[in-house]
Amino acid sequence: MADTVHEQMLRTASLRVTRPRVAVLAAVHAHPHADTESVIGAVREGHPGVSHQAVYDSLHALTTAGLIRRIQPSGSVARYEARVGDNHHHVVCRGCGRIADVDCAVGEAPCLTAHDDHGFSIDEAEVIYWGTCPDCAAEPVHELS
Amino acid sequence: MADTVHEQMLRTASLRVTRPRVAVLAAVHAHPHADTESVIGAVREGHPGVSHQAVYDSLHALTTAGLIRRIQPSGSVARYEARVGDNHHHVVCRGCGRIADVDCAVGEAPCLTAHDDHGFSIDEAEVIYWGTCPDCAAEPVHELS
DNA sequence: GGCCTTTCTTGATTTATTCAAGAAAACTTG
DNA sequence: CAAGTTTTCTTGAATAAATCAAGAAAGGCC
Repeated sequence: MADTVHEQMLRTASLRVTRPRVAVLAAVHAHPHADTESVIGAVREGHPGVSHQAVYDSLHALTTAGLIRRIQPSGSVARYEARVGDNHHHVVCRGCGRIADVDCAVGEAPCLTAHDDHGFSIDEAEVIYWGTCPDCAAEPVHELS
Repeated sequence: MADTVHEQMLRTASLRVTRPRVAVLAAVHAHPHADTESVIGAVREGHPGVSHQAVYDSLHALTTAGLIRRIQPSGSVARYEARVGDNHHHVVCRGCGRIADVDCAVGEAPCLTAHDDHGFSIDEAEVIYWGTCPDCAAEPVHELS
């Protein structure tokens, strides 16, 4: 089984290896930036009986363990990706909501130094670039004439 | 009335001046980073009969007009602030959700240049710093013993 | 292999937000 | 300043994502 890789990741993170978790981890790897509903769909292709709650629980456990990352641009539902620990960011299309990965702008965690941190101890700088994707830029918006 | 300022802002933005809108605009000015429910509460202190839908509509109209800004950190409901057009960012406490303003890190829109923009035309870079606020850092988390 | 803990299933619930229809109010024009 | 047109507000229902809860099932350890 190709799943052995994912099982291994779970064990390494001291998480119990269960069918739903392996499937969720595989689904997030296969579909970057997928929302919960998509993950549920992908999981059920291989394992029809898995409950949505199991997926929610798995996503939460995997996120807490750092195996996946949760992102949630304004106005969107929660989405997940398997690319973690490399300080990359995201571009989000205002038109269609499409998300693409963007490597950190100036190299090594450039934004992590806030000018005045108000006494907060900061551990992460999350950057979301907002704009328009090529497709949405190409097609003129369908206005009611 | 001190509301004249806000009425003026609405007119300048070509928005109709209505009681709910003036009250919402004032509420967002008075309570930065307030969520919708708080805004509804603040509005109703002066105008008890205003419906929640009117507040939702007003917030949307004001946001579209650029008079207020909507922010929504992961896991939070929508929040609004009246400080617009100055490219400032936010620190969010992982413990209590508290939000504070942060001026742009390196000066003039430093993060606006993505390394590889995937063909997107980017118009805004939103930065959210995640960390722990002084209060939450001070009190050791209440664990179940 | 048995036991204890964690996780999954089932099903209901909450909460933020949106949708819809008619009434009311705001700007415009004569 | 009064009538008309359009927008916005009120009322009330609906939707969608996520969470809560109780018992059943499965995982890992001895």
